[in-house]
Amino acid sequence: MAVSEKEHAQKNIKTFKVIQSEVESIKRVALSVDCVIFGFDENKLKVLLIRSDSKKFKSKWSLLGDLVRPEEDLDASAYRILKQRTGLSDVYLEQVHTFGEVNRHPAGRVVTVAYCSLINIEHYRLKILDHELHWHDVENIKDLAFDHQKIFERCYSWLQKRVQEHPLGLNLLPSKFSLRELQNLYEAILNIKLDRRNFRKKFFAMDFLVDLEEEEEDVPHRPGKLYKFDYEKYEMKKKTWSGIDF
Amino acid sequence: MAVSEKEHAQKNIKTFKVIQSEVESIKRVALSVDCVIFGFDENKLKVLLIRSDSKKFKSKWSLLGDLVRPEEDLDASAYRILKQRTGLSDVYLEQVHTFGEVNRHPAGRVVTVAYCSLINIEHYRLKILDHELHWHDVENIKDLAFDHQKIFERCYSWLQKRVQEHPLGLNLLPSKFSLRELQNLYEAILNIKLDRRNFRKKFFAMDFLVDLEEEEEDVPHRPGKLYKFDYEKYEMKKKTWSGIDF
DNA sequence: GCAAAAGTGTTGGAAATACACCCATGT
DNA sequence: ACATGGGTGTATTTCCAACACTTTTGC
Repeated sequence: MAVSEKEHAQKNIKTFKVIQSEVESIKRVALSVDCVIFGFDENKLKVLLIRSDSKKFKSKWSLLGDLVRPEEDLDASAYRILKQRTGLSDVYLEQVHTFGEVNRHPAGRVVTVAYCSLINIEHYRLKILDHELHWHDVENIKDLAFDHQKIFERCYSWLQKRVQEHPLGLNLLPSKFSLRELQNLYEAILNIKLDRRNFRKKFFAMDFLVDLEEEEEDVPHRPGKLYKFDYEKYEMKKKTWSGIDF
Repeated sequence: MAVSEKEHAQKNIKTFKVIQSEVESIKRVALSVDCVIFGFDENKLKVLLIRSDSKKFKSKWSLLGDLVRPEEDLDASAYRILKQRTGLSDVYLEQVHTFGEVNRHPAGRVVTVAYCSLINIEHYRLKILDHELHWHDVENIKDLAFDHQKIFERCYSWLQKRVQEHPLGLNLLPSKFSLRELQNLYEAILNIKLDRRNFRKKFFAMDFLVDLEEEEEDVPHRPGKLYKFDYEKYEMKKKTWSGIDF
């Protein structure tokens, strides 16, 4: 037994007891969640920011975050923050990355877990906007508080990559949408132009869009058909990977 | 001013001061890093595990982890753990996911950040294996301690996906390798069979392999040519994404 | 000379791209 | 009638998958 303990010590392998006492003692850090909340409106991809009130970062914008409570699951924290800010609870939310540099936050050692959420502004409009909270075009995001610029950029890249393999983007649209809106969304997220015929071909070939037999209204031109996304069918057919492609 | 504070309170938006006091007070958690260390040997993908010493999880295997120190960057923790266990410091290491359920660990509330590392066993052989540490075939990993099974599975999936878009896998091979070894590696990671001619075609077309003008030795058949990977050329040409592909 | 793996090309089908005209609606 | 975006098809090219025989080495 003593031998075992000694061996452990030599190799820096801690016994359960040692870990337990460390957990209970001083080796703790504050943990926060920061949410990068994307929305889509006026054919632009937007992100929801709040004005920071810290002295040093006065007048800078920051992400929506809060400390994780000691008795709260990490994912639950993210949902709580989102709910507090937007009133929405049935949203797309995914963990992206954890940022843990010692000096990343001026309030002390705070490790933060970044989550992305995609909300569709149709729902969000139901809520009242706080005057300290604003949607910003992702194109013009710069000089955020703390290390939030870095966090934002990582989440944005994550989103760009993700929407190409997974139809997440649809969480940003109203439940009924036209193909033009869908294409505008992809063009806004990826910041590229797409060929309209090929775009349609691609989506119809995927066969996840349901024709609602309805049309746009109040548009000053020929109205487009409206569709919804068939999540069930998507889950069934979901692509299984194979193929090397650097 | 009082109004502003009140508004904040109403909306659960905390002032910097409030956050600072929370960071310094009780709202802290223990934070750990767990490393999922992959290796490749005998044409099998392996993962390095240690025998857990906790009473409840006696005789189960677990990942290599430790608490993050209060004055240590998160990434630095992962490198430290790896160094302690394997003696290696120049390895591939990437953060994968953070696990933060309240009851995930019996020693108390411990949030853990999972890192994947890929080490090539040619280097690792230089170090002495601790008798509590072993390489396990990824095929037979089951019933790990705590929630380590879940962490492992997530990292394994991550690896499978990642090697298809990024030539990480090469970190698992010796610096000189034959195409057969490379193919075996991909087959082991992805758990599929690949066509030899198409595999070669693909890699040669990528043009990241440098022909060393050397051959295998001591093989009981026709020796294969040896190659190394040209990381610089890869960095130059690295693919920029575009295209929707669910 | 035999076993074992190395090395090598072609072909057919599928998917991606590029591209231009008519249609329905509101004003 | 005109301005605006909706809707559609085809030809070309590129990429991927399938597939079998000859070569080199060690024994």
